[in-house]
Amino acid sequence: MNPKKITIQDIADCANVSKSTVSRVLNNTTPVNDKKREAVLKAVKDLDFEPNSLASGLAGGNSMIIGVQTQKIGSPFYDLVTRGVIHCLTDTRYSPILVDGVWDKEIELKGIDTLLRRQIDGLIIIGGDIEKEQLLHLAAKKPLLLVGREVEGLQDRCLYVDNFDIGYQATKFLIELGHRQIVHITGIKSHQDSVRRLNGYLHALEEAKIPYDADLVYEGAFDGPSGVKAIDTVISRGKKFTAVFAANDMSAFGARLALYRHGIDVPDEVSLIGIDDQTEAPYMTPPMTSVRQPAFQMGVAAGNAMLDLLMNKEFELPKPSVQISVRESTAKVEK
Amino acid sequence: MNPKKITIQDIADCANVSKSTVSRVLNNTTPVNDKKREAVLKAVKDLDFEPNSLASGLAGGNSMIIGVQTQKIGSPFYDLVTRGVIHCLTDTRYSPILVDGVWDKEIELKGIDTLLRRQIDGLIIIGGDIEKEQLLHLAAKKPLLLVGREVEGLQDRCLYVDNFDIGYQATKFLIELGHRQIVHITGIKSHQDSVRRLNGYLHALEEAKIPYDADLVYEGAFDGPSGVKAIDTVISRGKKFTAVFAANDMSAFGARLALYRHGIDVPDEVSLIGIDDQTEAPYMTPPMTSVRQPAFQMGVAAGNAMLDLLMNKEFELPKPSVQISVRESTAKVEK
DNA sequence: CGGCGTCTTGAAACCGTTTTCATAAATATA
DNA sequence: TATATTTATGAAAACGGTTTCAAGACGCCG
Repeated sequence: MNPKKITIQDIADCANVSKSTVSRVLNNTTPVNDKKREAVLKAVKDLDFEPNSLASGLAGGNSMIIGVQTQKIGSPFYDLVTRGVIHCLTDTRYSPILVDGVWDKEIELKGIDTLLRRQIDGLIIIGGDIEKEQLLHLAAKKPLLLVGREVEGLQDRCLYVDNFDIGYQATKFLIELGHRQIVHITGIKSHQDSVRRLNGYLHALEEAKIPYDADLVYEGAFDGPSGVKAIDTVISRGKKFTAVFAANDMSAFGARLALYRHGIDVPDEVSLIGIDDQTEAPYMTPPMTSVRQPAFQMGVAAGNAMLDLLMNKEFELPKPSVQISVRESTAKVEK
Repeated sequence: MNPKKITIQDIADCANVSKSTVSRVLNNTTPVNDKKREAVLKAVKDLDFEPNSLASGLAGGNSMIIGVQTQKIGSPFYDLVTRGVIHCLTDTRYSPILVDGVWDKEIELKGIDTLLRRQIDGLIIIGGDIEKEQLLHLAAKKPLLLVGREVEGLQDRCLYVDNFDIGYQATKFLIELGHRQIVHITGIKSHQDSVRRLNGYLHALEEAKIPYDADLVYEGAFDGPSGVKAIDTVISRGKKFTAVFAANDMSAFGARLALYRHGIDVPDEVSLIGIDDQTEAPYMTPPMTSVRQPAFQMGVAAGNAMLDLLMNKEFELPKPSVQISVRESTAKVEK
């Protein structure tokens, strides 16, 4: 299976120079006589030489690998960020290694360990539950960037959207359309994000002097089935409502289906807004209004920031702004 | 940033044994005196030692990395396969490195090169356009698995669904519901898959003695906008049709939206079937019928097969079966 | 023409492991 | 009890690069 590996030594022999010179030519680290340089280059071509990254990583001290930890592979938002990172790293000399933390502190730490063993040059953690102290400790030994988290003491390393604001804006948007009975389907309550979005919702209600009704809030799980269940439950509670704000698009899709089942028209009877602005949102019937998070761009930004960080360049993480993609699932409330 | 790396030598010193013994303890490769073993283990704990994978990869000859090449990160099917692979590798000693080939022969080869440089122990290529000869050549030097491709000479290394059959089954399903004017929105025509699905469609028509009408076929691009355009186009051609078979769910979603815009009821006036059975399909209104490809499971299967392959165990790739998730976007044709 | 700084180059040390090899100790065999 | 095996262990040689170091070649100046 392995015919025989060509090493830098073979090139050296073939080009009648020393290993050192070959290395120098390959990395452009020191000027080399043109004739020798070309001899080396020719030998590289002729022998079809591929440098061994493990060896150069070991010798040079940098693996050219960036560790990326995501959560529950398959979640629209986190996947999209991850894709952004990977996309950004393509065409650089760095490669990403992915680990999934599945929102479980212990597994996350194990994953980080794996990455550290692999001598990653930098680490991008997307979401997750790892404690502040551990992150600080980690940041002390590896270039670290956090996406979708806000950690005290690491502000300049955090790239996140203001989830409170997302919840607030979405709710306010509905209120301004005249809605006052607004169902909120929350995310998984152990996630910071869910709580912040809920708080944003509460704040918007308060600001509009709309009394809070616990029966209108349902604890979902960021997925379709919980969206369905949410609507079924609220209806079975005998509650009237004219709008639904779901903590992400998947649960909004679930809600959409449940409303359809109950023969409730969207948006004539009930308005519906989600979060994420997934690719599919514009293709719902009617096209669904959603709060857009620039997830992919955030991934790219994190990737670029990491590259800068690794080159000791100044960098600044953008503060992504939240926009509502207004479509046809939301409408003014009928009087 | 790097206080001081603990190496195997430090452990050896601390435990009063040689490096060799430490290595042996760590890898359980040779029996070691219990006392020494424990001394080593204690030292590892005390000093918080993390072995350097680059070094062990170099010395031991296996990097414990599996290269995964996917195409156009963000495509539902390919992403899902990739996720399956990654999921399967979690909790093994292997880590995945991802590269995106973006369906471009040259970029794909460059990506493979990167992976080879990194001394991957195995390679899983999902989709892509790399020529048969190159793949054979590749398979000769690295354990190789192909997902979503069928390559002569590497049959036992290929995991794919029969795309002809998918096209055939989907079309036949519609025909059996009584449809005879069936629009087909194809995928990107340079992809093998698209052509096979189209051929399956043609075959089903032929079998049912339905004359082929080129005006009912629209070349799409596996995405939402092309689905919309397809319907608009066919309608503008003045064509009557009672069913639409889209080459994937995203284009089916586009078609769904276009039908909605044109005030055409699904499924009363037009039936709609897609391929992929994306997470979102059951939440369309009405829930969409789709041909299910077990993409995630295929990824897992590929991962497992790779693990077997690496341990020189026998393995067999499943021949994934195609099922139609029948929902409410398809109905018997009205007489 | 001798001395000095610069530039190019090869030899050798190093990166942190694994693995081979030889040796010393322990056990089994005769 | 002497000899043949087996076992545990350390020293040293890989693995395939990068980087330090010193030396040789070269040009420049006085």
